[in-house]
Amino acid sequence: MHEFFLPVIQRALSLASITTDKPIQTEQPSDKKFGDFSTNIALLAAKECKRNPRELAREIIAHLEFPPDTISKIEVAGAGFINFYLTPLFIMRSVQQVLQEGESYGNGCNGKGQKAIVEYVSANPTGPLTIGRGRGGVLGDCIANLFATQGFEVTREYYFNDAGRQMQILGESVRYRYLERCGREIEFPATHYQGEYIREIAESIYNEKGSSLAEQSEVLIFKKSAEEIIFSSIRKTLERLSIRHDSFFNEHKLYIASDENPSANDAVIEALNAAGFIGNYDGATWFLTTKLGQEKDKVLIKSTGEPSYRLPDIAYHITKFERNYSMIVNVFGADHIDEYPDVIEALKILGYDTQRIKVAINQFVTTTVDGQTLKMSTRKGNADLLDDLIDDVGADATRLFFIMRSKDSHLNFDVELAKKQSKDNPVFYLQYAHARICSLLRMAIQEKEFDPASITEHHLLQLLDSPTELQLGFALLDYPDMIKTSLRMLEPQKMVEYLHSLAELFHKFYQECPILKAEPDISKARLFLSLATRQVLRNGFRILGVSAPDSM
RNA sequence: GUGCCCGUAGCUCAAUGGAUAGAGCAUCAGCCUUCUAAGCUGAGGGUUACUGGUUCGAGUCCAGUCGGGCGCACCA
Repeated sequence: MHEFFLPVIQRALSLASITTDKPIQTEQPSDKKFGDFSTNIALLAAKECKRNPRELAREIIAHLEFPPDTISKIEVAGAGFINFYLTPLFIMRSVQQVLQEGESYGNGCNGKGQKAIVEYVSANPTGPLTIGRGRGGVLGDCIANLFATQGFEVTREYYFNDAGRQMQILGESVRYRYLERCGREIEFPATHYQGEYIREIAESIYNEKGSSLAEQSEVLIFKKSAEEIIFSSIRKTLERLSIRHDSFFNEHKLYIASDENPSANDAVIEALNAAGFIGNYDGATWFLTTKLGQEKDKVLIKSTGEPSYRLPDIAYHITKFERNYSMIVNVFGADHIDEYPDVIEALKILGYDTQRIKVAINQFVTTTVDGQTLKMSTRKGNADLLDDLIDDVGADATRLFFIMRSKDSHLNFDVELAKKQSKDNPVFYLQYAHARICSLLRMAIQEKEFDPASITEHHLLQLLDSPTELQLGFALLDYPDMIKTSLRMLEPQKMVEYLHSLAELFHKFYQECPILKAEPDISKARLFLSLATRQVLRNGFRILGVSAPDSM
């Protein structure tokens, strides 16, 4: 709808010779008595023009030219707001539009011809996925879906490292448990992975090889099988939540040099050195971030000769630029908050357009059962597994709960609520609206010979004019703006909230307006309105990755 | 100590710098001989942690104070 008003207001401003560098904003007033849409442009422009805002607003109104039958009233209100009221005809014509566009309703073309990369999950294969990772995974998946609706060619990437020290410790952990399984006396180090899954991996190796590896002091074989087993378990968990990736980027690539070219890591060092940001002291190679006003320099190459995680991270991001992505989105948890500023700084120094990079950081998750907060303990590997949560509440609830709060807020995952089958549980509330419409349509098709595909009858929608019907119709035409807002803010939570209010409006409509029992033309019109509502619910569910059940 | 996030109804959370701060749960009062009551309608409930500032206008922006979370490795 914003696109509907924008050009008209722009034209009016220029006709009235009003110049302002403020962007034209439209919004939906909180109260319907202020219209369906309003703009504050007169308030914003008044200062620059040194004019009275209300007077300015009247002048703008005089130059507004809308297509016929779209706007029923325009008024100046308050300090200088311009409020617009849509005609019922306009609203219901837009509902016809929903039916015509179907699955593609809400899609845009701002991203056409552009590539976007969204990186999420990116857990190293050191253990099963935790609940915290799940939140980021679902967030990333939804953001990727949002980009796709705007025509971006989206790559969903998983970045991992199977070579570092943590993996070494993983291999050793498995070896210890294996030796234990073989009956050897061992002392399991406190620094190593305590999780039960380590025993399971050791067990499966033992089952396959017996004690033949007991004299093997090389951990490689233990590491390899651990990685394999863990990675497949991670992928299985992600699959349960319909979280997909189409690219797995192994950090190892960044270490490989060819005859002609240095490794990506070395290339970064060279380039930063040429820019004067590399220093060598204490036996290590440093990124001189103190030159940028930071308190400490950051190690890029440790005194052992191995790169620290920062170096490959920079090199990795360069590949994203080299792969020509115009939008680069990284999703990660609050514990990595300090990670990206250095990467951004380095990229800036190397001349990359860091404006293309967006970082979505999600805060932590705590789970509560019966009002009791469960303490998470990753080290012990208990009570924090994503798989257990999915077992408990199901995939739909898991996904929706992860994104129904703003990513900046700590998430309180109420396990009892997620299992409840009533309106308290937002998952059921949303899905119930969809199922209700399906049931209605089934009945209409069977008993009233209603034809959902009868496009020639869509104009019947224009018969509807009650406040409830118009409100529902109005909510439907708001959907495309909702997608854009969610995307701009990298915040699927907006979409959840919108769908919740849409479901609410539908339930109200269902309650107030007889559908099958109304006289034939009205009945059809209401069925079309229901059909359009179902379409928007479905489209929204698809972005959120929540299923749309036909019956419940 | 320091960087980031948060502090809004009893609870869980909303509110692109806009108009009288909104939902849900919980509490109370209503609505099923009628298309799914897994639903709907209504009521009560607030010094937006605190103090200043910027602005025509601040829950939102800035400074400070107090509380909570997460980081602050030659781990990733």
